[in-house]
Amino acid sequence: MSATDPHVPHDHTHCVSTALVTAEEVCARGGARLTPLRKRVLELVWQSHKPLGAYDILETLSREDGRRAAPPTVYRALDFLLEQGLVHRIASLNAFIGCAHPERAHEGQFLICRNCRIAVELDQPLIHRAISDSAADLGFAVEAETVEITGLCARCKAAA
Amino acid sequence: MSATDPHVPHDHTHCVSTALVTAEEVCARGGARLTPLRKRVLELVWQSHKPLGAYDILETLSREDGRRAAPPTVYRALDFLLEQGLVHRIASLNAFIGCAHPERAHEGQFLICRNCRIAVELDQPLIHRAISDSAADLGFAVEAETVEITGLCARCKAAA
DNA sequence: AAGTTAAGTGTTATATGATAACAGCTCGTT
DNA sequence: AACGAGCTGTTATCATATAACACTTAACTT
Repeated sequence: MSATDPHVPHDHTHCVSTALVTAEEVCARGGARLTPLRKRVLELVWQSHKPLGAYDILETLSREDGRRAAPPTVYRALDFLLEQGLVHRIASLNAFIGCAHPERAHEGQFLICRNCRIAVELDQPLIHRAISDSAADLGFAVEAETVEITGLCARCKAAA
Repeated sequence: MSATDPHVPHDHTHCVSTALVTAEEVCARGGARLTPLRKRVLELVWQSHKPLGAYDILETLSREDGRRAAPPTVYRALDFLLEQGLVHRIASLNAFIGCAHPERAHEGQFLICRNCRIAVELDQPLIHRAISDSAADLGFAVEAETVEITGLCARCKAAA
């Protein structure tokens, strides 16, 4: 299998459908309920490879429902998806992005392009290891890792 | 010289006075103006080794001035201090902390205890290297790194 | 020393992101 | 049918951050 580079034009509907199928599996395995609302929010988060704000989701949801959705609706769905490992939160952007590999629990490492806004999820053992080792040296028990790298992706760099 | 462990009780006035002297030097060298307000905000950020919210600073500032300061006052001072590398922003906490080594430009790496709230700044070449290498592999030009590790510090772990 | 300008600060209003509290619905179980 | 747990709706509010404009002060020019 090959990791798709989100910067390269691709059949994105495939990303979305794969994500939804995987989500169903993850939830089924864990006895969690992927309700229509939660599924719809996950779908919206996956609408692109750019981290999406909660209020962006809220707006889309409101528009398509006619009635006006309120923030807790979205935040609760996002909390659920975070718990299931189906999305990640990007602290430096106050935004959310679909997780590419929800099968196994992990911390996200992200390369975020400040121009095209696309965020690529890494899973680099070397980064993780370097962090674990440093923490261990100080007797620090790691519970969560936030690794968010901002800059210019190869495509945007080339275009500039 | 030895790095002080912020978790161990220490003469914190020394941390503060050192930070202020260094700040004066850094600003003088760069032709930047460390005004009384900016200096006071820096001092408040350094009042402990725990990241401090902008509105906490605002509150203290208001209390001691009698008149109540407004958010932009604090945010502008913080922006200045960030530019000068005198403080770091902790994205995962929406909070600010004094920089231990403002002499040379660098990205902060932090170990943040969820119990005592103390944040220790690391400067681990291995972490930085692992990130740089991963980014380089993908042709990604790094501009900013956010590395924030949350967990339990050695003291809090021992106490638990 | 007076005039000029850029940088810094004050002030009001508002944008943006997130949560508390409680009411009501849905669906499987009894 | 009655119950209870989990999910969603709704209102209100808190928390974080910035826009826009007015005023002041410091530094620079002549």
